[in-house]
Amino acid sequence: MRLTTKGRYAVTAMLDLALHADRGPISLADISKRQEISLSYLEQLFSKLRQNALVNSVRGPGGGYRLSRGADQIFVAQIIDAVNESIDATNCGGAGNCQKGQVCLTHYLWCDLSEQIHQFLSGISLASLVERQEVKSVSERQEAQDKEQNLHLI
Amino acid sequence: MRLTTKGRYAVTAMLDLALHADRGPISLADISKRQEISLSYLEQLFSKLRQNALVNSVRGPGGGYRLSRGADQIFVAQIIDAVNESIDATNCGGAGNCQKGQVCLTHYLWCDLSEQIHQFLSGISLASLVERQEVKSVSERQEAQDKEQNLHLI
DNA sequence: CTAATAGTTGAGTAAAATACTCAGTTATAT
DNA sequence: ATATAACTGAGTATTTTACTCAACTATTAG
Repeated sequence: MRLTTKGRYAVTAMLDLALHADRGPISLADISKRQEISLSYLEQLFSKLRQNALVNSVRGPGGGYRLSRGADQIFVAQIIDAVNESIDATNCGGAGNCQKGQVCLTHYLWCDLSEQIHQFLSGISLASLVERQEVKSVSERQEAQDKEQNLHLI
Repeated sequence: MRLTTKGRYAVTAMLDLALHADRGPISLADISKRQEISLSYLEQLFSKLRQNALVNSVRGPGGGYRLSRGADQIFVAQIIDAVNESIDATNCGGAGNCQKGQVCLTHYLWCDLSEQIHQFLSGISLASLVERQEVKSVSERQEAQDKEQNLHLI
């Protein structure tokens, strides 16, 4: 099953973008600090997110990334599909050649499951996550920690 | 996400048991041949399946494994839970200490997803899989191949 | 009784996937 | 000019997974 830290990081980073959409382009360095994801790793992920037209980039000082469209038009499934190959619970990658070129005993079960997961995550937009109370409070906590760190630097 | 070949093999092997329940105890060697799963690996898996009271074992010649109860009383989720630690889409394993001891931004999303998957697989019994036409036809194909191989041995 | 069968256990290993780093390049604002 | 920050590709360390091996125990058939 293709749902790993990579996909989770990507969704987290995209949600961070959605939460700070009003601040103009957000740099990966900022996301890296807030979400504790390695900058280099984020660069890799955003390369794919950009290829899949989920974000736009702005280069140079003050630059960063923006969502390519409204947070209500971006869905979790799209993000995971962008960084992983796909959400797929089968062993054969959906090809159906699991046993000597033919389908194995449980092939259709895993197909059904993949479909189920995909539908679930296709129904969840970034906007709907932003609205959630738990997300709001975690985000506020992160903002507070962010300011605190900045004070120490002065 | 904890859904790998291990869990898939376990479900496949259990389904094999369910399909051949009328033949008395089924040896791992038989399952190994039919489902093309390494015997040593099956031994590992069945150790856990036995610990979780999903199968009973019969030692000695003519021995093997049997489902511990009716195929309508064993569900896919139970099998996967038995061999993997659990079906869990979070990074923290559900602990909620994903970011500096507190929950990360997307923690609840992954919790919801885990719940979703678990419910789906909890609703699918081995009996319901046995009834499926696709499973029947794959099983018949396997039986045919089995007989063919035995002929060659004589 | 003894030989063969088949489950039981634990330790160990090879391969693959994952997560992550590094070193550079390019574009742009100030 | 210079600093910033996106972009790219190659490379590596770690972890997980899948699998093997070797020994042991219980049971049954002959």
